[in-house]
Amino acid sequence: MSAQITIKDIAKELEISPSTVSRALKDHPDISPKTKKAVNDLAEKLHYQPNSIALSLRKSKTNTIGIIIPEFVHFFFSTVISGIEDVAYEKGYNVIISQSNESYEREVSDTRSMVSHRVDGLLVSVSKETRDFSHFKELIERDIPLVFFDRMCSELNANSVVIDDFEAGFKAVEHLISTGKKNIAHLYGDLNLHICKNRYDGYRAALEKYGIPFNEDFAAYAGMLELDSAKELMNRLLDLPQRPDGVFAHNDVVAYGAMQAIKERNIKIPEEIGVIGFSDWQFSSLVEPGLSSISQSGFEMGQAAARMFLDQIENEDENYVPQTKVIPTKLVVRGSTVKQ
Amino acid sequence: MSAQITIKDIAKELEISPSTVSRALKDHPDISPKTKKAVNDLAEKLHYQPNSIALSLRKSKTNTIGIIIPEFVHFFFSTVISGIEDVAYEKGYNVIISQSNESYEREVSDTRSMVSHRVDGLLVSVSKETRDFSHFKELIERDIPLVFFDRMCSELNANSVVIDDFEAGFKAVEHLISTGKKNIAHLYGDLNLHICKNRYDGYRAALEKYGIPFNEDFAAYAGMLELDSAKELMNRLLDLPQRPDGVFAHNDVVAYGAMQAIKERNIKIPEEIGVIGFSDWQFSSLVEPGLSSISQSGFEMGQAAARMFLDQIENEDENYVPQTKVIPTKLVVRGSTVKQ
DNA sequence: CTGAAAGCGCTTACAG
DNA sequence: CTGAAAGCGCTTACAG
Repeated sequence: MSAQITIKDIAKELEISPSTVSRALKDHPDISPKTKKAVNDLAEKLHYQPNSIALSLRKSKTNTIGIIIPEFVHFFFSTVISGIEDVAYEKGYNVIISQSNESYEREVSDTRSMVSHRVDGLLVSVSKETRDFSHFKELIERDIPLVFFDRMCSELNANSVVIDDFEAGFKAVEHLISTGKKNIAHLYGDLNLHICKNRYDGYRAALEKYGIPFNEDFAAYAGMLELDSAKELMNRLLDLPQRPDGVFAHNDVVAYGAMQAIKERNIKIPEEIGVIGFSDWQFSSLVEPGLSSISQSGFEMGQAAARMFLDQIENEDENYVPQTKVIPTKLVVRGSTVKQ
Repeated sequence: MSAQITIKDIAKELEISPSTVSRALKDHPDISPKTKKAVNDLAEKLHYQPNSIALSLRKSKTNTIGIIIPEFVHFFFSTVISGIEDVAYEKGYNVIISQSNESYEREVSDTRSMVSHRVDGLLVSVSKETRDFSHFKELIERDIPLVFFDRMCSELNANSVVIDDFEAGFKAVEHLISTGKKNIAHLYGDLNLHICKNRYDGYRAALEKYGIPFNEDFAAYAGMLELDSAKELMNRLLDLPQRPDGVFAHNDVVAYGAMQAIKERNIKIPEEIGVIGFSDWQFSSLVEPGLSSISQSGFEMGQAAARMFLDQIENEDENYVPQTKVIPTKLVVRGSTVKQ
């Protein structure tokens, strides 16, 4: 990078001291109007831009929020980042982002790198590989503000912004039951992730509440976003002697994979089999029939996470007590569960 | 943020000088093995993390890439960022990202903020409001590496990574023509954006090449991602005395909106009207019929942009000549143009 | 009203 | 093999 104008350059040209330039630039009352004008005019002329790096070092404050997400290319995480950026920008914070690619090792190295960069705090959604949380524990021990969002860590007493996945899973299954379904399958995700485990538990609880016995054959592990493997999985369920009449999938892509398998056999949705997904992605309203889903606002979650970070920063209390915020979800009913 | 361990702390505890600690930490040959071991052991024990901010100031190099995009929540931009991050991470760069929200003013202020943060370079996709490019011109004048991606600025002689939107538009329309369509409508985007203008010009050129007269009624301005307004627009085209038998939309959401309008009138796709979109988003293969599209790899574009930046950084030449890289696109044929 | 000095955390040319 | 000094760009308590 070529030489940027510094306070020293301005001082030299005006034959005054850097201290005076610094003060003039920030409109310090001590400085004479004449000097102020001269400094500001020259600064403008030379396109002076203060060096935030120097400022950060001086103040031990970078005005930067570090974000670690599993992957950029999830629509949900894009909306979360957008929400974070929304409040960060307003408060004069920058965001520095990296993706763990769902790898534990990268998550650890990303965390170290953020600490090295002296971010003022970290907002993270945990990778699905992560089982050891000591890299986060260390942050807490060093009083580095940390907020988990969506994928939190229940072992640590830390800030988190989440949805109630249990309740949401429960709601989804209850909805299927309310449409008369009794043989309800659940295509679940990685149970190492609390969000998936809780959705699973919500499924079980809903069955129980309505006196529907749990059928082991109906609970099947589905990957993340693999349409084809979801389809294949659904095909196996359809081959069971007693096939399901309802499907709750842990995300919308998996749900849509299931729908495709069902449609290919000319089984009617929702009459013969009702399908509900999770997250309510962009395309869920576009497919046919429209996919019922549990909608969660990533934007709100991002805003809340950023605000929680700011709260902690501003709250200089020795004994800050970690918060947990639950963002409400909404059942969105479309043609895949109720004939439109 | 609580006190982080510094080199000074280690020096004090070991009763040696900070210089020696610094050297020991980087395995400088001058330092005795014994000192090295003592330093490294203590550093580990205290969880010493070098302060990158201090380093950046010292070296006038932040190892940070600034990214400015119009909006996070476009799938395409997520993939670009993912591509950038991919090569940046490998080379030890961090990315700092902000979104202009399609606002010229925010783009300008984002640019200033990035310069203040002394990013080593900027990767930007221009907001659709932007007509004045002097904030970017300034970067070039100051030799701050700058790479445009996707939405570039043709007035400036700057690095850019793009697709050939003209050729891609041409290909899309040629494909419709090859399926026997003759009355081809184009739902175009903001012509202030070169990408949209070029797609439009590609449309016109394809018509011309095949001797199809241009019908003004068939070229209509569609917004960005508004499904409903695209639908409404298509309805107007369907009400024309001579309705189109082919539609080329500047993005997939608009194309899908058109498809919905067509389907609601029970007009057959692709037999009566063929539809093709642009970008090939996640959902395009999921809708019914599958939406034909022009696929462009955002990931590749991101990688290329990051590499171009690195090239410029490494190339210390006084007279660096800006590069332009064109990422190939692919016509993806699905059921919306050819009966499957 | 202005300036010299110290310091944020680091590195490195220079000296011993 | 080790240390003191200077400097990256800034701010601010202290002195005048």
